[in-house]
Amino acid sequence: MLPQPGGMAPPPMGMDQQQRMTMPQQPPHFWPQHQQQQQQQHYGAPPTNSAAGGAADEVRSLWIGDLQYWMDEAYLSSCFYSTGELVSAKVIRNKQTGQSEGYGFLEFRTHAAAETILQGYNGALMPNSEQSFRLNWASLGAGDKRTDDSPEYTIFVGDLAGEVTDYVLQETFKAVYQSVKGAKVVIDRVTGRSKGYGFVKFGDEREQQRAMSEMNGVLCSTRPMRIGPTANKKPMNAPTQNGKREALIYGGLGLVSAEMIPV
DNA sequence: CTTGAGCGG
Repeated sequence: MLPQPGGMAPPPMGMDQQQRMTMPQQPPHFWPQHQQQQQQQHYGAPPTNSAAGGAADEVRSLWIGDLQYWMDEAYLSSCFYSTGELVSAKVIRNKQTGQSEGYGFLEFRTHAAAETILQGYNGALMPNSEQSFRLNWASLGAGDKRTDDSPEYTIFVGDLAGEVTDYVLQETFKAVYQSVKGAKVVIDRVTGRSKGYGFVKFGDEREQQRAMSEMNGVLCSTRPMRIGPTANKKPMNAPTQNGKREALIYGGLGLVSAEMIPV
């Protein structure tokens, strides 16, 4: 890990930057009734829902990932300023180098506001960048929002064009398969650009299996996709596939590796 | 050519 001398690179743009610098793109029409309620406590202590009414332990923080090194607190604040619901923004930094770890936390006034942000902004384009917001509930803060009781079946999708986003990838599959739960294009932390591959999650295993063969070679944006199984998931016991057999190699207590052995 | 994922104070 070579400490980059000039690690704090400024935003890579600059020539085609619009005049309105800090105003974020309004994400599509997602903002509901919160603006109408005249709660003017934008600064000072956020309503902590003392003992009456709301649950004081409600999670109001979101985790945000895939941040580039120039995306600081001021940038994050500007992204959500228009909502009037952001209490604080924080970028986690390495204690030694001070460099961003690529993620942070956003605290909102209420759980409901955070949830609206999560649904409205997640996947939308981040201002002054080519990537989209990656948001999730902050899991370690307080309560647990994990209700992940439903199984997920994921495929690997490679050979993606650079401009393919989570949304594009997801819609490519959603147009065909109802059970698509989401898609993620892997982003390079340093450049903020796509690494050219990603993952698509299905709720239905049969659709996942179908997609493996049906969508292989299908165009996503400008390039045909290459589809494969995910690397480190549960062993799938598809008996035969393309004239290959899956050999599961066990050692000691569990599965060690799986190889595709040509017949 | 490529197999993610990262949760502070």
